[in-house]
Amino acid sequence: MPELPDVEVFRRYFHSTSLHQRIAGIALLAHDLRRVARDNELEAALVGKEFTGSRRHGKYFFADLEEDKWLMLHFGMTGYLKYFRDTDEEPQHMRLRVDFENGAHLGYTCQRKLGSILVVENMTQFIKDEGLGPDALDPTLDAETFSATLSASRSTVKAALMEQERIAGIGNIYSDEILYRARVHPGARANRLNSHVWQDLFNATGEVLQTAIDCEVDPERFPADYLLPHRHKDGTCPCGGELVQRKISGRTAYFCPACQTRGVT
DNA sequence: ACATTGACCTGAGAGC
DNA sequence: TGCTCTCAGGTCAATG
Repeated sequence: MPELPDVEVFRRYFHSTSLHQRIAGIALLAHDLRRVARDNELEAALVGKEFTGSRRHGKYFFADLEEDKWLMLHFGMTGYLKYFRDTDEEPQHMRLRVDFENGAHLGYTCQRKLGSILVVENMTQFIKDEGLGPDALDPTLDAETFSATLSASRSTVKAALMEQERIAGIGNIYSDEILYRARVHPGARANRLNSHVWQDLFNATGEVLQTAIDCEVDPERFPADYLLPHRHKDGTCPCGGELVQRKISGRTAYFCPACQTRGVT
């Protein structure tokens, strides 16, 4: 689930629940995540401190600690956050629990263990080391940069949109929605699209991601003419046609062959 | 150098 | 019903 809009919703949830509460202890409940800090490193960074803010770059979430340190969480395919007080509210598959002095807890959950928990000393450097491109919603990202970065790919436009090294934050679901809104075929070659198409893809990217955040990624709240609420087996395009489900660049793509004709040769 | 594939891990849901 | 199989929204190493 967690692409840029999902992580942004998690961040806001974190921001409204978990700031400025002294951390009494932590429990690291799984040590076989994709990447995970050592227990003592987490303890040293967190215990006795409090969270003072929150940030996001692409699909990466950063909880500000005091003293220029960050708790970095990546959610893989199945992660989310849950703030709770009573044990019976404890989420399933919790991998990290932060215990606050006030008796509340913050749980990091990740069923499939494809997420990461790290302590980061220098956020800017970390993002650079990870090789991440600019955040897809970075207000300083312009259409020219977007287009130049993505059109350099010889892959499909869908794969290019999902490359975190080019633009950070877009995954399988939202690449489908962006392509749908811009009426571009997901299998089109990125380096064959003209500047008109790139301009539309750029606009669609901002629009789709912002709309998803505004809807708090609840499919029921998405505009009726979005693909997402119909993005399932035997789904019907808002145009009335049948959606096609096909593997494109190794990922399951949903698209409407009637609407998405741009880039098809 | 770059693009694509398969592996990683677990559980839900499809299909028999 | 119950068992097996396939697949899932992310990344990364290995392969072509």
